[in-house]
Amino acid sequence: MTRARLEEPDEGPRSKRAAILTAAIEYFGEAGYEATKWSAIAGQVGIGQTALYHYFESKAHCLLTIMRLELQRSRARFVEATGQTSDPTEALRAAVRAAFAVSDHEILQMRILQNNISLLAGTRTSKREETERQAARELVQLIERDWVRLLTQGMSRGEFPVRDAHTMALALLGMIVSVWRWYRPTGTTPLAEVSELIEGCCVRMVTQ
Amino acid sequence: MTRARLEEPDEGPRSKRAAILTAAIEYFGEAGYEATKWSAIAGQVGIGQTALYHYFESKAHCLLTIMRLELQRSRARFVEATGQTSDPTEALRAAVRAAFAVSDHEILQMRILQNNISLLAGTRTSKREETERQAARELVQLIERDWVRLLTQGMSRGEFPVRDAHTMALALLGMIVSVWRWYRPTGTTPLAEVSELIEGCCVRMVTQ
DNA sequence: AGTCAAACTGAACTGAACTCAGGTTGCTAG
DNA sequence: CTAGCAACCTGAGTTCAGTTCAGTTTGACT
Repeated sequence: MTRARLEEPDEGPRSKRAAILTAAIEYFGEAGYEATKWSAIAGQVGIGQTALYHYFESKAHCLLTIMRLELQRSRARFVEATGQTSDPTEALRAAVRAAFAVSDHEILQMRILQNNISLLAGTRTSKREETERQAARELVQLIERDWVRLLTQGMSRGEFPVRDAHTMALALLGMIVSVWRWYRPTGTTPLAEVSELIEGCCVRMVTQ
Repeated sequence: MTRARLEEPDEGPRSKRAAILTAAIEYFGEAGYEATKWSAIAGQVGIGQTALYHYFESKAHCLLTIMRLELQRSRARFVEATGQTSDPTEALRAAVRAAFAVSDHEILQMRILQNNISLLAGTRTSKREETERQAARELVQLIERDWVRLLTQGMSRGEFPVRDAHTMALALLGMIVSVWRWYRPTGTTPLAEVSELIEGCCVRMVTQ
């Protein structure tokens, strides 16, 4: 498996790529990918519909890019947060806290990621889409491995009872990311509260 | 809030409605909703594409019907499983076991439900679609309330430490249903094993 | 045998994603 | 300064899956 080293294309000074991504995150996140018209994003950015194809091969290519960027960001945060300590329980707590230390814009990206994650399953017909898809899939696998390693270390040190680390990791991840399906910044429960509650759940799940 | 009493339409002896639903579950579940062509389902059933519109107003209407049926089924199983006992911990265990006591075909339906749950958010423009959507949304809320009640009872009896029951319920549900995103009957981990592991996780999360 | 609703069909329509064949803009090298 | 050229953009046209239309067939029941 070769590591896909995707660097962001060099952006000229006139480039609207960042503006398109921002608008797309807004629309895809609020209204949903299928429900938003590609042309609406062009309108928001202030360019014609066809100009979008200068930056992205397709609507799906834009979506996959957003998803890949979010996966990169959230993996980086995980690595950064868990690298601070060698105590497995503390690392677990730090990982959960890192998962919920996000801006409103990043919440939208997590939501987009969750709502369209099944897109990563099937092969894409166009080249650049497929590249993004594979990069995203690899990141998903890396993130899963990161969590498995976290659990395995805790188990081998005797801090966590020994269980199927892989299934446990998927269960933890599943619980954490499921929050983005229902959480809204405008809702009644503040995110800090959700974060604390989930942190406790994760710890009890794993350590008892 | 009026309870939507959706009865299935009386099916004549020549009706292909059931066959269409079966084929749609197969296709939507295996390939994904967006990736399957509506006409492919007509082909599978052995009718012309336009005949589909005798049974469903649209492709989305068919999807929403599948989702609503699955929500009805899984709620009925929950109610049946948790009604057997008055011990909260045992009820919790029974609920988790019921969630994983499913056939291969029901696994597909759960997957379809999870992958397209965001469809329940926005209003639909056509009448029958909107009816199905609202029925499905109500079922989701009922299921959430069922779980909240389960937790609240355990807390008030002193079996579960008192925490935010609503957020806890969403966390439990999120963990359970997240399994259908990755589980495949052909995979290495048997479902019974997953079920046991998740059951333990839920109990530790809630009771400690 | 005639009636009626359920079940179905081929041809035409719609709209959003996308392609094509160029046109404009502004930086850079000479 | 201006010529070249790559980045950036556009209006007109194409495609294709989903859908509508205007009927036709089927078979249960008087």
